[in-house]
Amino acid sequence: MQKPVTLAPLRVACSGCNLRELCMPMDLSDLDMEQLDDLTCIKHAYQRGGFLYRSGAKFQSLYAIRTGFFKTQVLHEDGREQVTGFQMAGEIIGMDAISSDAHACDAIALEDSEVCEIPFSRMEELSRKLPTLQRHLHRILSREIVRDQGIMLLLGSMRAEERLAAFLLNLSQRFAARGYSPTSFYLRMTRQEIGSYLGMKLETVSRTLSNFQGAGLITIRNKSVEIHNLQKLQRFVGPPQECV
Amino acid sequence: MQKPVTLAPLRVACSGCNLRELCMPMDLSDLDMEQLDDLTCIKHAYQRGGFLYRSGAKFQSLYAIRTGFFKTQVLHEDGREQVTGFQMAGEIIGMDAISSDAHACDAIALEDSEVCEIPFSRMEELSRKLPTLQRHLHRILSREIVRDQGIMLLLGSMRAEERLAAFLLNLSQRFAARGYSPTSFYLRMTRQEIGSYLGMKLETVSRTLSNFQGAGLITIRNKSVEIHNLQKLQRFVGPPQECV
DNA sequence: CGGGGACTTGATACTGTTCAATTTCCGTGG
DNA sequence: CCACGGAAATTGAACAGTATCAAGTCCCCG
Repeated sequence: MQKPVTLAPLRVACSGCNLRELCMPMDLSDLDMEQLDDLTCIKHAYQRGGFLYRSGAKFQSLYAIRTGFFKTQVLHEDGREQVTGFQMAGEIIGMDAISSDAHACDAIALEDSEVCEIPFSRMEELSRKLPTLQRHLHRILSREIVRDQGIMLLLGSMRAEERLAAFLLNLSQRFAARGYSPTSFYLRMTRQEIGSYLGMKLETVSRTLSNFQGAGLITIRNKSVEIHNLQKLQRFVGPPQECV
Repeated sequence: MQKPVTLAPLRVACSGCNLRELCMPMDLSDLDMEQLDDLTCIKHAYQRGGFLYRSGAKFQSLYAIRTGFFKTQVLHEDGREQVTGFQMAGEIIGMDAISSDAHACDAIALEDSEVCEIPFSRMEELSRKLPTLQRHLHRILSREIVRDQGIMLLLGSMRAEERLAAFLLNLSQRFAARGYSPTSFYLRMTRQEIGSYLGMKLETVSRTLSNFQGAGLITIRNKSVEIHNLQKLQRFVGPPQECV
């Protein structure tokens, strides 16, 4: 984040990168698949610390993360910032911008990353022809709403311990879904960024992680996490009296 | 909420209630307008305390609130609840359900209300023919995402005073946009519900409102609020040192 | 190998919660 | 119409959970 450098993204024609993959969960006929191929998109590379987009920038495209890790954050006028999410490979980013034709948050690479740009007007066009694609787009947008509501629940009614346990479990699930270990992974973000996301100060994040380690739930060494007992951690996400 | 009664909603054929109004902010040709009339929807009435939909219910429709006031809430397994929003006339509700074909939260009337049911499959169908409607739907979905991000900012990085000031100002704006007084209105929700929404306890809500009153910013008598100085209240939403 | 940011840990302060006691309000029934 | 009863709201006092401030360590990058 301290790097003021935002390298112009590397533009590479990317024939293999099209909406097909976006639509993997969909039931598509071969015919539909052919049409999807019409919408090949452009691959971009970003260095760690680089901005995928900035708040206020004109909205053109959604982005599918191919590799890497991003954070999104909104800035308050007074300088306070709130991390609104961490996005990893396979996730779509930029949907906040549709409503006003301008991005409502910053998206910043937490490690060297590649994204596929999906021109939104073309996607809208194509989704008028392909009901399954249309449906899929709507699901993606709605899923983001549901995700945000989950974070509201977390921020609004959980204590620091619970928030952090929920956060680790969420990462665990998402890594597992991508074929990585659900119990051993690297945190791409700083304690400060975790804290911003979870509504707590970096010191509290650090202390709480140490507590988890002290309780034998995890081993944490800098940014590498090992979860020893997913069930026990799960039990933290709940009312205190039910905890061990 | 204590009323276990959920009256079957009154079904009324409603020729005047169609997507035209939904699309007011859009630029539509007369021809498009005619097509919109195809999608007349059904009006339903709900009593105070009635459920518009429950978490888990099968998703069929979005709902446009015609009159009245709703809250949406998500329930945690352990019984904790988080109010995720308060919706008033002119707003669309139910978008969280698209992602999984089932509602992800409860929607409950805070006063006697009327809604227009918009069958979503028909809306999708029509939006394939009308790009302006399609665009509008996408904007509505995206706006919800932006709204949620704003609440994350509020919950994650504001203090109780700031949250409540932001809440009152938000209501003020929305009432003003509907032609009501921005400085004098009724709260339809309880202190508990406000607290749940803002991530604080009802006692803290009560105390903070009393403090605002003590500072001459507002007059609050039960559920009626009068804001004496919008600018001063606005100044509360910011870093403490900049406050008077 | 040096320097600066990231992280950890401790002591203290403070915001907001919890528990409890009243008071106020509002819907209901006499 | 008024009186009653329960829910909602207010207020106080003690307490708990985080934040803040501060010091020191670790780690990574150049």
